[in-house]
Amino acid sequence: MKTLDLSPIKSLFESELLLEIEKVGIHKKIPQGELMIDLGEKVQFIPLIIEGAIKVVREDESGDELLLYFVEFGNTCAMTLNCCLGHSKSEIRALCESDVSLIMVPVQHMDPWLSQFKSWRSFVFNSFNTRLSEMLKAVDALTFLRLDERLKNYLLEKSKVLKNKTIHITHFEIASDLNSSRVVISRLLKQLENDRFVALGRNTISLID
Amino acid sequence: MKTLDLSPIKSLFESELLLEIEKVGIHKKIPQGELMIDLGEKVQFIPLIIEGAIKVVREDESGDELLLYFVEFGNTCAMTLNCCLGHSKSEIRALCESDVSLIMVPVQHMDPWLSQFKSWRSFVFNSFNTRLSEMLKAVDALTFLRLDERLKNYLLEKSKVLKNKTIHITHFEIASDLNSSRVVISRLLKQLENDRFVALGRNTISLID
DNA sequence: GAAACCTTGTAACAAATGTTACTCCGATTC
DNA sequence: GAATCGGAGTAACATTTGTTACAAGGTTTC
Repeated sequence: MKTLDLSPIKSLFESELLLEIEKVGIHKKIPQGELMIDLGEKVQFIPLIIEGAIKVVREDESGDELLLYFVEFGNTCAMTLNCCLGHSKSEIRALCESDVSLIMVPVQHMDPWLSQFKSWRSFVFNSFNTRLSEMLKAVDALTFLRLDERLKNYLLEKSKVLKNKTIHITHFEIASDLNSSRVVISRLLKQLENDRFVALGRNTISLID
Repeated sequence: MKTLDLSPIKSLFESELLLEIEKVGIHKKIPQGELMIDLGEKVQFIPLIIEGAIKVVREDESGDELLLYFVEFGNTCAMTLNCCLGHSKSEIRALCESDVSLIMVPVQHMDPWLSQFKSWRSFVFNSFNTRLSEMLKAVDALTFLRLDERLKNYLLEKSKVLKNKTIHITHFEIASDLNSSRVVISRLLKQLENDRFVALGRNTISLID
């Protein structure tokens, strides 16, 4: 049996719960770019994120995509909880935005822990809260912002999550995440370059300031 | 002390919990059109909806609005739970779409009930699930649908919630809910009339079939 | 019943975004 | 090093949505 390094999440949970997590949790590392959960998959584990960021994406029937939000340390994917509890299939796709380190807890512990551990309740509800807030943010952006503002936000968020002012990405990928088209994104990026918001290079975008 | 009629929610909760609800819950009737919770308000009660529908709306700084979803029987507003648990202020506005009958439970019972009653946990999580799904639906509509499709969905939803094929509403109100403008909605409604999807009258729209 | 107001219809125009097509350039492959 | 390919720049045009302006009927108010 592998021993888990629980130190990063020590402060989130009470000690008895940490013992439980140590007993049943499986530590996993997933490299950047890898698919974590796909649309329609059944979810058997609750992922507790230790390090890295996960990108959550929605897709419609015709294959068009939209980036919903990122999930980072100290949270779990509420859409996943959603699935665990409802025993339903995933409505989203989750990809590793960076190298991710996480602990996977089998779903059957979900409910017993909820009644036993206050810190687990807090954690779960905090995740739901964060997720609903992120969804609100997504709705706000789609409703009230024009594409250039959404693009700015996207670049800032991306830079924050990757902890780097320079982003390695193609215009096409951005277009996918924002459900737009490459030409439009190129056009807007050019504007942002003129406005001294970014510097453009091949496969790279650097935020200025 | 008023005795509550708990029969409508009997099937949702275990009997001990029903007793608790009877003890601490306050029955309330709110007429159509009334404001339930406004942006920035603190939430002191968890509303359990017995009858009627609540309309949940998002607003940005400049006063533009967007209808997020409706909440009906057997659910509670997860955004409210959100507030209860996070002790934060409401990020949304809730209005009574029809006459609403509900039971209000003071927030301090939230956490104890979660550890004691499995049916309460189910109820709360079910609400979160439903809410996240509704938010996903909202995002989907904003991202992947054009305004005419969104308008169709809006009319169908509205008709369903009000249990009536004929809707009493002005084009201006629709425009507010969809964050569009009156002229655009009139234009699209005219199209829908030509397509025999609706019949238009002053202050009324009737769905055909 | 006149005035004011609200609701709707419509046209002309403007802005935001999407699409198609073509080019150039650097990287990779053979 | 020639051929191929992927990424990006750009122009012309189409579509969707928003804006402004005005007219025509109902409704309400006085």
